[in-house]
Amino acid sequence: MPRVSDEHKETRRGEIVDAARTCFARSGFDRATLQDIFAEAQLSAGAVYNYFKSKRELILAIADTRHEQERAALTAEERDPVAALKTIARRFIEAYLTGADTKRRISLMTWSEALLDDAILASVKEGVDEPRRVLKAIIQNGQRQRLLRKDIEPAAMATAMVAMLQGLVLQKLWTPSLSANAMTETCDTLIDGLRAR
Amino acid sequence: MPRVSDEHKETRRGEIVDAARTCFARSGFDRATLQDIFAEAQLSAGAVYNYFKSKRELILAIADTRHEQERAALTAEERDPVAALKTIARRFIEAYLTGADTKRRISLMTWSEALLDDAILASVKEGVDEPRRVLKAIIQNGQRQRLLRKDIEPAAMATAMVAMLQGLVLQKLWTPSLSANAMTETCDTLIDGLRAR
Amino acid sequence: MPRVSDEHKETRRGEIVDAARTCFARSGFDRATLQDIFAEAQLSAGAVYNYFKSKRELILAIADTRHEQERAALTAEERDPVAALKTIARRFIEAYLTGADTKRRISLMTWSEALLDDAILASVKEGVDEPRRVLKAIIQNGQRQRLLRKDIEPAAMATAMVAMLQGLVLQKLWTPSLSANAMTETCDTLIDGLRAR
Amino acid sequence: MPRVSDEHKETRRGEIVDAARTCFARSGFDRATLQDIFAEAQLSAGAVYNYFKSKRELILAIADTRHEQERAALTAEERDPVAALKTIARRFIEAYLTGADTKRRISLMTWSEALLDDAILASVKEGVDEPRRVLKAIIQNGQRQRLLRKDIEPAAMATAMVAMLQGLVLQKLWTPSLSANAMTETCDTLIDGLRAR
DNA sequence: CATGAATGAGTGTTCATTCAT
DNA sequence: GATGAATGAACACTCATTCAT
Repeated sequence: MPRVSDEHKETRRGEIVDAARTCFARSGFDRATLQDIFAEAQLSAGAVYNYFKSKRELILAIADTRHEQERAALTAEERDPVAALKTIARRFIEAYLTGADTKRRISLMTWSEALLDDAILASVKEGVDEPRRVLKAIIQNGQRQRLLRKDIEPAAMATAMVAMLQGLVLQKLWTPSLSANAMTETCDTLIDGLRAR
Repeated sequence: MPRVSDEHKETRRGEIVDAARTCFARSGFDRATLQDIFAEAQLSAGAVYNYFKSKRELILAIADTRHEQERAALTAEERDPVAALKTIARRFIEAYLTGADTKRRISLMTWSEALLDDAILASVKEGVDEPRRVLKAIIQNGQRQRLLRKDIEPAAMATAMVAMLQGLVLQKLWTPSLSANAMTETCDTLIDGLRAR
Repeated sequence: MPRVSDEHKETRRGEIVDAARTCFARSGFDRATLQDIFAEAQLSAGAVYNYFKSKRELILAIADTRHEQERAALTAEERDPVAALKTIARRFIEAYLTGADTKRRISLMTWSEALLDDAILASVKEGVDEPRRVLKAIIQNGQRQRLLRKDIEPAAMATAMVAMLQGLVLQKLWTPSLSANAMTETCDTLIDGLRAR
Repeated sequence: MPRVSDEHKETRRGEIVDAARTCFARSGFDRATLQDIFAEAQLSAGAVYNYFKSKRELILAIADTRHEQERAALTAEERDPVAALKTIARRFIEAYLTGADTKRRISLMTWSEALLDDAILASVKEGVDEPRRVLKAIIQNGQRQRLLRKDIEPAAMATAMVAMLQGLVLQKLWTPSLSANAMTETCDTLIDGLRAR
């Protein structure tokens, strides 16, 4: 019975988070009302409050799931540094530049919300710091293997790559017709430019 | 205080926009209240409403000045394509990765707000489309001159560069210690990678 | 206070309308504030807004109940035309020229408000058109039966009678001492004057 | 110079009152703003405030001119009582049931406003009391001359007649197509009904 | 006298949150 | 747990009025 109950609770929680994501993506964290979310989840106010004790907690829950996804997309294991960098870019692009706008809208809104809420800022930073470390390590390794140019500053290049990938999320929002394939190829081209000659 | 010169009115307007920018950068478009802005501008409600007829107009005014700046920063004239690209990157970085956080915060908030307001979206798009066209033209020109690699898709590369530069605004927000110089050099490195061999 | 019966909701709604009527009668539609109404109803702002979604809806609700009453007061079934006309007049006078000023004040305010709000105008017109039709039919019938003078234009006389009855509401407001009985008798006299000789 | 100046002041005052009447008739006393009136009069706020020291004074000025007109329309000298009554009715109908709605709208709005402002109420009462006295005297005189029925209570009949005439203002507002001629004839018919047989 | 920018108390309305049932 | 009516502080915005020029 506890198991079943817990399962049920987990399901409920997930439904609420999904409803909240839908509403937040549509109207923004501030403009979406809890009433909207109650309606979307087909649940009463009290029911939702049994799972999340404030609107902020709901926002945090969404920011956290988002950062988990981003972190996952920006990680890779590969022997060849150039291939590893390309794989990371491809994965991120597949995850974030395809499908419905919802995840891109939530990403941007979360980044913006991070300016006003330290807990969200921490979550966003976490989602960015690990990929940055991974990329930096790959680049350093590549330089040690003499496969990448020596004049690259690994940390700065890692930052530039994360910047470009996150920046692509913005571009896709401004220009929905943007092709994920074209961007993957362009990333490959840029990464190829880092090879030692 | 009648028969005030147009000059004075322009000044007043500017003061109000500045106060609004300060408040919005601090608390966000939604959470900053007009009362905050009245206090920051040391003006009464009615005085502000003589210049802007709603909170939204104030937000639009700020979004518009922001986009003017961004567009200015992303434009360049130069004979050599590689030099031109580097100049654009350097200028943008100088404009957006140095100085107080305010402009970066406003940028990110405006991008987010664009998801909810078509007028702001139009302003943001305008601020991005022209630079994209300029970058594309430079790249095409460079390919015609055989100075840049043939396997580059100009439009996609232009988008990638804008993405990276806007993405750097985010990185600087997450990591205030980020060095503008290091990023300029890294951009130079990436751009060098586009040269025809 | 959940799972409240529909009955309770209807009661609540009625309480709010009553409070609103009191406040509007006292201060007018524009000068009565919703805060006044909240206080009079001993309810919070939100509670009232659960039943009426704007001040205008509250005004409309009151205009509508008023027009129902007026329509009811101006309708009659009777075989003899002269008796029927007298009955209608008597009923209206009993309903509108006796008791507290509230209903008269609300009537006048509603008539005035109808100049500015088409929904209220429609409600007022409805409350007047049916009685006018009824009176006209009675007069036509009386003429056919040769009980009423032939030189009466039925529609115009119906209008004149409605005018006089509504005009009495004004007179009672200017002169609270006005006697309902005296007015009933005077109406009878006027109606008697319509008999065929 | 004083004469000229006074004349000019009187002209200005009249212009302002006209502008105010236009705005009030259009939007009501409460909803018309002084800004509307400044614009309609093509005058600045300060200019208007030199002639009227508050919005209420402007409303009072309009209520007063209205009541003068009404009083004038409801007065008559004639030897024959029946003819006198008919003349009064005809004059009032000519004055109030013809031409643009403005005067009718102002009348109704003033009546309503009188519920909230004792000075306006006094003005309205004055405009009604004198006609009532005049009508009463005519009726009493007619009874003495044995030209009118004995069973008429003069004061009540006078009230009924004023009620009907003011009520016609309402009817014309609800039904703009209402014919002044038809109403004049109907009034004549009703008055004829008062003759002694 | 005239101007019109400035004032600021006051308005209708919203919405996260609570809690009696 | 679930319900949803109720709360009430807070918000954007209005407008009669003032007064320095």
